[in-house]
Amino acid sequence: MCAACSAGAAMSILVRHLENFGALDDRDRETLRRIIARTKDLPADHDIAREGECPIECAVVLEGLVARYKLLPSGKRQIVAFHIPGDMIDLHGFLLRLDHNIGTLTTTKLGYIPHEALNHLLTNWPRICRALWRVALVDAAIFRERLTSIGRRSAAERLAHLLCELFCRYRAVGLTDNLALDVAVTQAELGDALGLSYVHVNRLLQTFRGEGLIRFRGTTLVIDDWPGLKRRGEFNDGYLHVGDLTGEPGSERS
Amino acid sequence: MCAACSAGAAMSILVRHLENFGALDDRDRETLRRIIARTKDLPADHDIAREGECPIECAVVLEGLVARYKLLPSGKRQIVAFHIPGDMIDLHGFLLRLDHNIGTLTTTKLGYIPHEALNHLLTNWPRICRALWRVALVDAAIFRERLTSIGRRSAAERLAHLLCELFCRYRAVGLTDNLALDVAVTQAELGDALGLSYVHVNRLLQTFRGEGLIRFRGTTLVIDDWPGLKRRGEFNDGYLHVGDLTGEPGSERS
DNA sequence: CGTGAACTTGAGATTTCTCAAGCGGGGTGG
DNA sequence: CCACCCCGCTTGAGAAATCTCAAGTTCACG
Repeated sequence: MCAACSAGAAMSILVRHLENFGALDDRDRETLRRIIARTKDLPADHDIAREGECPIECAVVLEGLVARYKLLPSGKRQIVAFHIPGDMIDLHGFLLRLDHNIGTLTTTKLGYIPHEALNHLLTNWPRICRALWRVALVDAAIFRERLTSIGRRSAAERLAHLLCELFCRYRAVGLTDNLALDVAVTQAELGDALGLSYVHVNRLLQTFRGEGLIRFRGTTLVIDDWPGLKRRGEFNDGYLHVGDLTGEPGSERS
Repeated sequence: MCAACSAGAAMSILVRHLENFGALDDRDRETLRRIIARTKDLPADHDIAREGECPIECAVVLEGLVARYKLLPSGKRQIVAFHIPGDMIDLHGFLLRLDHNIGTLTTTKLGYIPHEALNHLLTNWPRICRALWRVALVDAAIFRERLTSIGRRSAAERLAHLLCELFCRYRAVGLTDNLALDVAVTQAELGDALGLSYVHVNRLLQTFRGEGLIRFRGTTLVIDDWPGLKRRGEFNDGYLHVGDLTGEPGSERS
């Protein structure tokens, strides 16, 4: 695949992501494809931004997997968010200093959006702006859902729930192959995201395999029983708001 | 106290809150004091908005305590956020349906801001707009901090950390009396916020009391050893971005 | 081949939960 | 005005979930 084609395909993932959050027309799409000023390839386990910094650029994950995480004095790590291709990082972070780290989990291709371009988008492209707002709100919803998972669901439910969420998010940007997705996430990373030890994650995954719910083929996760996995994780995709584009506010049911 | 005076005092808490997030001038302050169209008094344990709704107004907590929470099929509850006086609820929620409930924990006075007024603020009052952005970012930071608390800190650390956070947030809006604050939160609610059973919360609070860290005088929490409590909760107030209230709180802002 | 990272397995330790029962004070109906 | 009742707090004890430590295996990669 030639570099230009690859880059083109990579850019369009941002469009695919945003189209889940509001209708865009051809001019919107074209604008978005041009918005990424430059790209950068990063190795795995490489920090993109560190605590205390004040990032001045907005990045988009084009390929790979990125995590926001906090490190505790004890050395423990909490992954507070995964960013998959299409996700934007630090949309408005320039107003405050970062209180956590952002780093790659796998080799990753990042696209950078200059802040002026972003501001231009927000003031002159209402449909895109609206979609960006929705993205921000859904990000918050994902946080709340993870919080209740960790707080009130059992380890097995948590894990199943996270796998369901990842599947839905990958599917929303067209990165699933039927019921398979290539999430190159380690068991330790799953543990760090769920507040579990990696040993326990390992055992739970084996249980799920034994129950015929999922399977790993290398780094790709194969979901063998999607309804079963959803049930196991009490998963309801409503909070992701994928594909429920309500029209103008006010057109809601009561 | 006359109703007008009480209302005036109540309105100004929004100003006090926002001033923590950016300098405001007299015109900004005056605008904010007028922004609340009407107020409403609610009893304890009363839902303000429910899952599936699409709130069309923005509310400000003037007095009392409000929580956002999720209910699981098992009947368990996770409180994902506390809103104390000065906090805004549903700042931009009108773009999406609610994926959780919002309800009072105590008797509460709410102020409502019409959406037109809010939009006017966002487009015509840059300093206020900036402060509102910062508030939204700090809310997100609070979520991340709670997530890592629940995920990776011990029960005692979590609880101490939450108490520290509440103290700092109350202090930021001038609702502390030296090292005492009136948070009328039950032990069960603390448990629901921290992913713990109320029995365990009870035991931890007793431990803290035994260690001379805190004390309850009715519904008011008295912090007897602030440095000790911070240490117990690995608390660092950086994520709250509340000016430089970092020093010893013995010297209250006047 | 050699090496390291990720995964796997076992077993005991620990934290936290659940169930169950008793206590206390403030509000309410008689 | 008093007794009662409910809600929130307290205490005890066994149970369950999850962790930690430790060792072994596999596999991709240099």
